[in-house]
Amino acid sequence: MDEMYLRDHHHHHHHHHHQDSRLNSVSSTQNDLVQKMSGEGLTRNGSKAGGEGSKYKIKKQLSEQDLQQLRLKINGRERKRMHDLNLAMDGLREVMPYAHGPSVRKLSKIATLLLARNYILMLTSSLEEMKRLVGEIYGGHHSAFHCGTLGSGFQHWAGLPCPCTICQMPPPPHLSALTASNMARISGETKDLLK
DNA sequence: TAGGCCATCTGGTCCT
DNA sequence: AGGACCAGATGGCCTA
Repeated sequence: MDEMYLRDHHHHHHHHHHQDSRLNSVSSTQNDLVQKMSGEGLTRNGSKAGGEGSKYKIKKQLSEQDLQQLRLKINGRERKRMHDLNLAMDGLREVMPYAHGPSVRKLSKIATLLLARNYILMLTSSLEEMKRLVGEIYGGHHSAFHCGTLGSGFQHWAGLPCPCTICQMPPPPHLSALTASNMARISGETKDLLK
């Protein structure tokens, strides 16, 4: 069992920030593992098997060592699964709008998920806003279709901003105000996640 | 020291 | 059957 943990020990090096401080605790975790494995873990299976007939037969066929090997394999898989999950969590943190850096503690998992949700909501409403503005600019027949008439010949795609310089002009302040307030609202809902 | 966060083990359930 | 997924339990570390 110790060997098992040592074999998997290198996984821990993948973890960063305050998780790194957990590296110090490897030895105690090792003890913990030993305690669990010999304590309630496997032996409990044995006694439990005594209660149920079918399980008893099945488990009786496996030697104690085979059982232990199986347990180690299952635990290893579960560990890997959780490590992969954490990797994905890190990937999510990377694209999250908050201060990254060696001196900044990682967002907790729950904070990461909640922030991600709010971030998506914000982006969604921003996108809606953008579409609305684009429609407002190009939609009404008051607005000259300058991109064609001025000779640059940019093609307009539905819902997408035109790359020409005129289209890239900043929106009038009263229109950008909405987006700003959206930002404020979402970030207000979110700011306590970042403590 | 209590509470938050985390890693790990484990048994159960579902899926392939 | 075996793997993936899940939730509960447990114990360690850190911070207010």
